[in-house]
Amino acid sequence: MTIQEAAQRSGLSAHTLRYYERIGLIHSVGRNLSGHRDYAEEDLRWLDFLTKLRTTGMPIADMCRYAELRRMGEHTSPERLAMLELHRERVQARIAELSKDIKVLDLKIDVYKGRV
Amino acid sequence: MTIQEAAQRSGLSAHTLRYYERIGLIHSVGRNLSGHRDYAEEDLRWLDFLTKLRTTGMPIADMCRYAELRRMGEHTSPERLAMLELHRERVQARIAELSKDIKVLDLKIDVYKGRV
DNA sequence: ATTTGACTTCGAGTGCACTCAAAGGGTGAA
DNA sequence: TTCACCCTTTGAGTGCACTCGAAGTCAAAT
Repeated sequence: MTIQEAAQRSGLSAHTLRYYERIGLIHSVGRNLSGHRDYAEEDLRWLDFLTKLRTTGMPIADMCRYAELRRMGEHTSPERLAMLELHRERVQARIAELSKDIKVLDLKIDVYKGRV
Repeated sequence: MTIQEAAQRSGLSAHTLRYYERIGLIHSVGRNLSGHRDYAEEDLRWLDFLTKLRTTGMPIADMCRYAELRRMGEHTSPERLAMLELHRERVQARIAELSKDIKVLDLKIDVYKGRV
């Protein structure tokens, strides 16, 4: 699969895919005879997971650490699990914060509506 | 109230308070005889509201627009209301997205746990 | 009187996460 | 074969939201 197809399917730009590879987030994407990137289905699954981490607010640096651990093999599972659990807590906290703050917005909106 | 006290109470840094004033987010903070900023209680309430907008992800540019409308007077209420309602929808959507994504994290965590 | 330290303005610097440009190579259609 | 258009790498540029530095002012303490 070409970089354009991978971009289409992952929702990331070709620029971003190259950038992710450069910083070590994606490792060893295959190359075809012309030296062009040739993405496999597994790369797409990994990209989808990376995207979940990003959209939930994990910093790139942490994602790099996670990717590095993954490359190091099975024995790093506990550390990866710990990272995910910590991240999960942060996402949960973020949801709680947004849920609290949206109430303030609702109140303010009610004030504006009451004024009309 | 000095800038340091306002910083303490608002949770923003003095640097950020000056920055907010410079870009028009806060208007006409009083000055004392020495020309130092002298924050009023009302400034604090406005800062708290601004902070809610920021932590819920409203871009600074939009906040500036809101602040500008507010300065323009009562007749801009409908537009301000519209901005808040749009923002509210975005926050709601963000909560929904995070709630969906956290399930993926939970699944992944379960996989890791099942492996141990 | 001098030192300390907080304040002022304004412009410049920082960190993050991309995003693009330049220079060059490969491939397929007209 | 020439054109268009994709790809490659590397380094530089962008946008956002701060964050800091420099130069100078001012007031209270020693």
